[in-house]
Amino acid sequence: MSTEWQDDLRKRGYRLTPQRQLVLEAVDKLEHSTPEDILTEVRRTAGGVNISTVYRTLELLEELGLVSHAHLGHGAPTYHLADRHHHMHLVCRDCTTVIEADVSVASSFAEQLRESFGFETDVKHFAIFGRCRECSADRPDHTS
Amino acid sequence: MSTEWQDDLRKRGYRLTPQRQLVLEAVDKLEHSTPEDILTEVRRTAGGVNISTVYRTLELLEELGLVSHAHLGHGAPTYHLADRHHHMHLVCRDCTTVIEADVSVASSFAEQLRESFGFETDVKHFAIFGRCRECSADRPDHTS
DNA sequence: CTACCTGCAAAAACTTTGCATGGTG
DNA sequence: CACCATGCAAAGTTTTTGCAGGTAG
Repeated sequence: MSTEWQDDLRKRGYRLTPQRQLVLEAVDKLEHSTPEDILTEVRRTAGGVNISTVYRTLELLEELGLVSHAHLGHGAPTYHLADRHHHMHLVCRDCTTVIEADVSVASSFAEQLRESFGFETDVKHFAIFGRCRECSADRPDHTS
Repeated sequence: MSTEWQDDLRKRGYRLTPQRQLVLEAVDKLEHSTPEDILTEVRRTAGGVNISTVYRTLELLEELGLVSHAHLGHGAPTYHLADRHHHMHLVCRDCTTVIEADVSVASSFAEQLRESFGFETDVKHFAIFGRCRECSADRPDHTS
């Protein structure tokens, strides 16, 4: 059987390869994975796959609208399926924990930015930085 | 004369060097500057300064609470004086314009995150991603 | 003078690119 | 069987680190 995205891929003149299927499966399975993470997962099935193929494939899958990436910190971006993953990320600066929050908690914030600046917010692309409950309790003052 | 930060520096066992003064002055003057920008500015006065000194100095000045950095996009972080710069950044994904907005527009959002997750938000550290008024008008649909 | 700081060079982390081979359609 | 995609190697970008000499206090 042919899935919708595979048809779409071919319709646009791209080819369906094992590498592209494996990268998509890895993104699906891992969630919040870096290119390096994805490579490691893909290699469990196909040992010879190269990191450059992962980068090229992620770019392609993003262009097709199948995956998206987010920036959760200073390091590599993380990739996820585009149609799942409707949440924003709260990243703790101390313990680097990532809390996933439904985007609905930002809806009135986004509405405010729309009114004030005409700005259409995508709250998922960059993480929201701060301190989680535990770290706030541990060290109440931020500059201690 | 000795400023407060210079005393604080010495009090903690660090030394006051020309490089450290120049980096701080450059951060003050430039605003939203990358390490590379800062190096260029510093070298106008002191030609021999090395990029590694800039990185080390920025880290130190941040530890002292004099400067902070923010992530405005996928590239290098930008540095600014910690006690100025009380605004968040709205970055347009299409034209890469940066709108500066007072943090007060996020206060009820931050309050919501505090109630729901016990999360203390620093809305300045990562930019808010989206599309500015002009780019939203140009291409109403986001995936066109 | 002594320990911290700097410049330099090398390395590390992350990403992109050129090219010849290989596999999809 | 034409052409796209891949693997490999090399290079580009940004940041970090080791070390020997220099300088602040």
